[in-house]
Amino acid sequence: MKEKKIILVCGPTGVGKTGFAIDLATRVDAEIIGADSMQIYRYMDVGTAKPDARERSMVRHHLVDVVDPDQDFDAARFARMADSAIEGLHGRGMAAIVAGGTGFYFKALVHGLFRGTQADPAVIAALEQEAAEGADLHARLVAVDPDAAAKIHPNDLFRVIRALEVAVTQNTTISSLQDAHGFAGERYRTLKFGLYMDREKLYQRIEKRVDMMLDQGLIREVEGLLDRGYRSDLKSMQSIGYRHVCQYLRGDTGFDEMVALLKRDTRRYAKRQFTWFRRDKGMVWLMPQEVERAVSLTADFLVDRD
RNA sequence: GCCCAGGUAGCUCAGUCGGUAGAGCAGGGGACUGAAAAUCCCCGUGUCAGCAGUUCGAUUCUGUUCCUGGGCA
Repeated sequence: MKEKKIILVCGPTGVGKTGFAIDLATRVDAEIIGADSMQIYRYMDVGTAKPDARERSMVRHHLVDVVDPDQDFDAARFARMADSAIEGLHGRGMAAIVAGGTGFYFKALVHGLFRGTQADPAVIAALEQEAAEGADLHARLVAVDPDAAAKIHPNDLFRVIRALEVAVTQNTTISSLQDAHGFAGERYRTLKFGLYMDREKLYQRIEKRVDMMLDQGLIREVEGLLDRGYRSDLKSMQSIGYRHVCQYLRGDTGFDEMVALLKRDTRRYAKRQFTWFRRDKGMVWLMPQEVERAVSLTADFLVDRD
C-alpha cells in the first residue's frame, strides 16, 4: 500500500505563509489546504488575513470558507475534511500542501485524536455554569481522574472541564484515552516546513499588518457580521481582531487602545505559535524567501516512492 | 540667566529613617488529545544620570556637572 504524503507549511502569523505556500504550490504542482482555525469561517476575511481572490486564483485553496461563524467546528472535523481533500488531490495526481498556523490542527491531521468522542456541548455548558457558581471542578477531577488532574493546572478551566466531561459522558477517563493513543501513529508521511524570521522584524510586520487590516475595513467587516446576527460571544467572534473590534464598537475601549491591544495580542499569539512549532522535532526551518530550497526538498520528498 | 520639580528595569513609577532595590505594563520561556487566533503556567541585577565629598559602607546625605519638564525673567 502506497503511503500518503503531505507537505506542511507552518509558522507564526505574519511570517508570510500564504505567499510561500503559493509559490511552492505553483512550483511543485500542488494545491493548498488551509490549516487555520479562523480562515475556515465565511465572511471573516480581513481579520483572518485570508488569501485574496488573486491568490486563490493562482492556486486552489481548500478548507477556507467552509463554515459559517456560528457553526461548531473543531480539530477532528478539520482532520476529516483535510483527509478527503488530500485524497481528492492525490486522486488527481496533485500534491497536497497543508499550510496554516493552527498547530493543533496539524497534530490532529498527522496523528489523529484519541477517539470518536465529540465534546458534548450541553455537559460542558453545565460544568461551566457550576464553575461560575464557585464549584471546585479540579477537586472533582482529582476524585474521578487523578492522572488527568495531576497534569492539568487547576486554573486551566478549559481542560478541567473537558476532562470531567469525558469522565461523565463516557465509561472511561481522558487520561486513559490519552495514554492509549499517545499521538504515536503517523497517518501520513510528512515533510514539514517551519517558517521563521527575526522576532523584531516579525513584530514590525505584525503591527503594520494590523494597521493595514484597519485600512482595509476590519471594523466594517465586524459590523457586517454583527448585522448579520453573528453575536460577539461566538467562538469565532472571540478570536483576535474580532473580539477587539467588538469591544471597541461596544464602547469598552477607545480606538487607540483597541489598536494597541490588538497588536499586542497578535504578537503574543505569534509567540505561542513559535512555542508550538519549535517543539516539533521534524521541522525544517526556513526563512520565507527560501522557497527554492523548499522546492528541491519537496521534489525529493515526492519522488521517493515506497 | 534665576527658581522649582525630576533623572531608578524596554516604558510608567514606587522605595531604601545610609547596609547595592520592586510593582504594573511591555517582553521572554513553557504546556496543549474534538472551542486551539482558545485556555493556562513560570520568569524582574538594573553603572538606582556623571564626578567628587562625608562615612566602615552612598542609589539614599552634601557639593558640583550634565540632561528633561515647568515657572520667572
